[in-house]
Amino acid sequence: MLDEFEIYLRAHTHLDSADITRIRSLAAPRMLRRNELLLREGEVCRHKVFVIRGLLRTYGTTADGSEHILQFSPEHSWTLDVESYDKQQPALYNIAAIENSEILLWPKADFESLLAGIPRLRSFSQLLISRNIYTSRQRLLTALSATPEEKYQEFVQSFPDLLTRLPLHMIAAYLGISLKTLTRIRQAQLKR
Amino acid sequence: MLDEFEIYLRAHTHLDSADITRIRSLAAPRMLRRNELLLREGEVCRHKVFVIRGLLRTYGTTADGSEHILQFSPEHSWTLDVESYDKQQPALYNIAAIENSEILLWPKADFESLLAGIPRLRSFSQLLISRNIYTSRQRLLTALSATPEEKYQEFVQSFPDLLTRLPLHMIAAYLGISLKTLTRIRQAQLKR
DNA sequence: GAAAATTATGGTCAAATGTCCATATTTCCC
DNA sequence: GGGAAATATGGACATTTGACCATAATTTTC
Repeated sequence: MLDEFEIYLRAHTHLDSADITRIRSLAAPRMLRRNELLLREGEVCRHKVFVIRGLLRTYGTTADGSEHILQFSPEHSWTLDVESYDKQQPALYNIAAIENSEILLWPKADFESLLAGIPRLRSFSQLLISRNIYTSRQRLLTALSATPEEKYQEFVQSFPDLLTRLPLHMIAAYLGISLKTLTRIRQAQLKR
Repeated sequence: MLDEFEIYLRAHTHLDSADITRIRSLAAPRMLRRNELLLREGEVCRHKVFVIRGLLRTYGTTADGSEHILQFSPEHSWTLDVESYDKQQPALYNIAAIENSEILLWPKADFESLLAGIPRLRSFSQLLISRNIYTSRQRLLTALSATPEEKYQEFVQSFPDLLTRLPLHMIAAYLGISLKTLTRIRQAQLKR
């Protein structure tokens, strides 16, 4: 019987059953409790991570202690600190669970051998990387050019499902605006 | 005799002379005048571009006509609209020369055949992509978290050489702050 | 179920930022 | 070289935004 990850791979790639089984077999499942850290700034990111269920966030902290969210990783998405993972050096960012989550972990060496041995996994991987680059560009442009209200609108459009799962202060931390500004926007929109 | 591009490849890769010559031979040189557009929003990005001399910028325009700069590309850097290039679809961004510039252009098909035939070019290419991802992340975090003054400081640190080559309004458009705010910051720093 | 923690919202005020305008200076280009 | 364009700066003002505080409502946790 196929587990949820295997169904995901089937739906999004052209990998055959043998490869899917092989990929799955090298992953270690793990549960994360709400607020539990998966990766702490300064640690080395040693695994590739797939989120089966739940919701994670990747965030950086600034000198004054405030947190800024680079990415949300809901079920059926991948996450890691790329730079730390690639170079096996201390991470600049934290990854933590927002909800109780269920994840799969591949040690870097194992995942690399999978990539080396399975061309279709390699191209799928590159597809994900490309998408990431495109959306990052778009997000940067938004961060540079949009008003807080426009940023919020774009977020609502892009992630309608996350709206109800996230506390507002995290949305604010993702958009780069203050919680106050965000509640003001929402209030103003209610009155229309 | 080696031209400037060949010297660059020699210095930054382990490619041998034959490969370097082959890569170079497929590129078309082109001059760009100050303010000339290399790629206009809506066009398809058909080439990979290396900047031999001069300075380009990649920017997006918003509904109100304002410009926001995603990237500066000085001599010895590469540029293109990734998404448009990859998928051969209309570009979301513009690329234009800030200074009179000298560039090399590879048609996409040619560059792909080079990548397919030269493993070391492939890994060099991936190295550049990785770096791009790392700096983009960092830039996003800065855009989300830093004050205008901190953004400016970071820019000065990162690109001291560009400071004197760019008009202030472009630095402002890169940092996502108004020209007014930027001049204020500079005045405040002069008085210290 | 109850205490504790988290979350959403609001008020007040000060500071930061942007827009619009004018002007002096510098640079560009024919 | 000279006219035109681009650039840097400043003033005035309105608006936005954030910081700090309090409070009510909701959710979590044991």
